[in-house]
Amino acid sequence: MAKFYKEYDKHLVALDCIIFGFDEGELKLLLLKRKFEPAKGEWSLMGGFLKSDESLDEGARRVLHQLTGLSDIYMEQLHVFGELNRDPGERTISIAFYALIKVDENDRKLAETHGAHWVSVNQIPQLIFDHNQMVDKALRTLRSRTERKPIGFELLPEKFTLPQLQSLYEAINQEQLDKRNFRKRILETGLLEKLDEKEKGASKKGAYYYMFNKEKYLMYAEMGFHFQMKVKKSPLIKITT
Amino acid sequence: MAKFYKEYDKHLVALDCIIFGFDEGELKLLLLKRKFEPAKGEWSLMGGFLKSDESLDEGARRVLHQLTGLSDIYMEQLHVFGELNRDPGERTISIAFYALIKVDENDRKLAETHGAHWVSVNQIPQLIFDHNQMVDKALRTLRSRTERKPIGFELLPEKFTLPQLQSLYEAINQEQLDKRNFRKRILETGLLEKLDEKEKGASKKGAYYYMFNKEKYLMYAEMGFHFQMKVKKSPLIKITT
DNA sequence: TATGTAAGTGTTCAATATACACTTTATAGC
DNA sequence: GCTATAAAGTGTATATTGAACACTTACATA
Repeated sequence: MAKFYKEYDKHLVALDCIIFGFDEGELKLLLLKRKFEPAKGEWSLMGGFLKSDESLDEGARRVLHQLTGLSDIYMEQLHVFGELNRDPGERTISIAFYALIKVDENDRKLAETHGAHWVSVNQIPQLIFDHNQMVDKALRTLRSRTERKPIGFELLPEKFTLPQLQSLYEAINQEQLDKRNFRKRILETGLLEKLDEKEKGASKKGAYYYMFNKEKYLMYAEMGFHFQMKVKKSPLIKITT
Repeated sequence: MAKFYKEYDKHLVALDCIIFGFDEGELKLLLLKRKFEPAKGEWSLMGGFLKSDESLDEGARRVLHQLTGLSDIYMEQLHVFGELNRDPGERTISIAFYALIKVDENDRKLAETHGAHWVSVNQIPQLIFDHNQMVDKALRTLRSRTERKPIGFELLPEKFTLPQLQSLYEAINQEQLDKRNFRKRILETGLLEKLDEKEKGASKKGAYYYMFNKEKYLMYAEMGFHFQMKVKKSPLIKITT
């Protein structure tokens, strides 16, 4: 291939992956301790450098796989971070990707053997470079996404209960929702199909399992929809002086 | 500065600018004929290469200024395009930015002397590489943006009339809105301040000028809001066979 | 001064969102 | 096996918001 652009600067391009999972009623983030200098040993997102023979998506998937063993994760672009001194090692621009995944036992082990850890988004430690800023942006994007697209398919197991789904929404948006209104709204979208089976163990009564209707889910994910509810009024707390 | 990342590939990073303006009741896009190989002479977005000593935003502004003379334009990141063969010249990843601007006489001349042209978004020619795809994405982003953020500040002159504002919304979303409902909704946001002055010339009666309340505008731009209206029912068209 | 053209204005009805509390179910402990 | 407990499940009345719809006003120009 002829080279037309000889005279222009070339740049290191990093790919950083922000992976959210939902576990134990909490929204979690996958982090690891950086294995090379600079900032070796500090908490970091999964990151690596783009190669010349791979597209951005391929690169991001490769980086994630190398660092955690996770494969077949669909990630979306979040933002490009390109301040001059964001990486003290060398001028690097970083393309941040994010994904939502359901964490199964297998993934959990894979991640662990690679030294990755799931951390609650409420307890994110200090990360290297501008990675905290990236996580911030990803969280804000994720929150606004819940209002415009269905969510859950990527974060919950195939069968899940309505209380689980509600607690997912509550964990992402950090707010309490009214049970009746939540059910009514989510059911009337037609996204969910009720199964004839109950979850046992989590409660005495047991909650019915549901599944997503895949076609409807994809349709809404494509076209967008609207899902916003007022936060449940918290019971008044009397402040005594 | 110590170099830690010697062994990694480096890449050409392009910055492409998608500039929307509103003029004569139409949403327009700024294009120019590419001045260098490959694809010299074909229609293109304003693009150039990132330099090592500038941030992404700085680079995008520089490119836009060099190619059109426009300055002080605030652009937002749209997306990164990084398919392997998107640029036949050489492997290049491109960060696309977009902006909305109000086109004044001065800008118009500046752009013209630089060989740039304002083209209606309804008549976009074939562009080089993946630039049509970039414009597509920018348009979709712009449309969804009208539902979540106030718009107009960047596209209209300081003083504008309600019919102008409505026609901006209609041009962006390519739909007709009901005059009374539009006015009611936009006025009750508190975003607008009515002036004691009428626009003359555009109509016999003349429409009152309004300005944006800058604080409210910034507040809503930051927090987001909701502005969505059903499209006006088009009068029935009888199809005779 | 008559005519034409776009600006401006309110109300009714329908749909949707919110607030709110008791009943049901099954387990586990006695 | 009876009882206590803890979470799941369910419906309605009211308030709010959104949509549909047509005539009057102001001014310029002929």
